[in-house]
Amino acid sequence: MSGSICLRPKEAFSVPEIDEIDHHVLRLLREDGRRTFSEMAERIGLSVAAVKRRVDRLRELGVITGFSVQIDYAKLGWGIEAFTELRYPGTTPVSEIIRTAADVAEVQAVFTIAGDPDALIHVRVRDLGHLQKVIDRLRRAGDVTGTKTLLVLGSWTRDAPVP
Amino acid sequence: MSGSICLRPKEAFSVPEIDEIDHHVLRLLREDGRRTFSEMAERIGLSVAAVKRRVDRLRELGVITGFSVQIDYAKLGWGIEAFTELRYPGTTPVSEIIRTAADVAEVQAVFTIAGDPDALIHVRVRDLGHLQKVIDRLRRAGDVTGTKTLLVLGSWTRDAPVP
DNA sequence: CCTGAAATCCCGAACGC
DNA sequence: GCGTTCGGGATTTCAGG
Repeated sequence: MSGSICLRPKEAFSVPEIDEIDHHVLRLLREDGRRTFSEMAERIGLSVAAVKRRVDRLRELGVITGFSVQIDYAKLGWGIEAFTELRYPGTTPVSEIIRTAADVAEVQAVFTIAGDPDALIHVRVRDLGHLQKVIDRLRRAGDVTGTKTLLVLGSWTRDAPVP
Repeated sequence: MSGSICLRPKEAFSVPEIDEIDHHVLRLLREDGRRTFSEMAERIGLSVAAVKRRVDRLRELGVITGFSVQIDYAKLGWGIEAFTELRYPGTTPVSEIIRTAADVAEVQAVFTIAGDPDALIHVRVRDLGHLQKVIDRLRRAGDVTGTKTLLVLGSWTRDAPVP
């Protein structure tokens, strides 16, 4: 299994020593994660070395956990996106919920929830037949007592760069 | 408003000419979006120029829509994450649903849904009082007929790099 | 915490296969 | 489609304020 289980609170309180410049760096990297240090230095009005040190420090603090590419999965043939709400018996531990769902390759993210439902699963599949297979696997994986699937028609994400 | 509205189908059918090497490039960039072309070239067994051409082409095809940084928002003091299901009257157009929700700064993503509910909103807030304000704003923004909020206790994301 | 400079490495374009 | 070459630019490190 790739990825990592991380239950909040990762950090009970926020890291104190994050200033405005750090937020500026983060904003620039959210817009484009491959921005060069030189370009950021120019925009911020700082030297290249200073910007690099900010980014290094944000990684060490765990504020920046990584960098990744944004992909249009529909263009790769994975055109269907859905959220499946899962309900479990009260005896099921959270760690098992995450493990069983994460074992399904089509699962992109697992959110454990306070209340009802117990978990919200983000899945990406090729077509509706594929979706049904994935839901069936989720139902059988743990001792699921009920599911409800929300089929995504469209989506908007903040700061998704427009090509 | 930052970001972009994108309703599926972005592409009714998948781009045909994506081969195994392209998938390898995408996998490497998902793991680390700031990988250099040289490092990818070495891993794949191709020249640097060839890898760069692959990435350029994937961007032109719209498969790669951008790059971004992964942030632990809890460390920045935004420790609460939730999904809010919204219900609208049948007369509300989808575009207005997205617009009203996206105007709220705390909204990270909006998913329009086939069936019930009509939309699923991913929000990030500082604390529970903040969450209540955001939900109130969502209720008043459009002509919302009902909401249900799922409070996230923990999350797992595929390919989230562990530091 | 910053700047500036030097060595190293990478990018990007051009050319030929 | 691929590789090679090469000049300009970026990264990284380190001395010094």
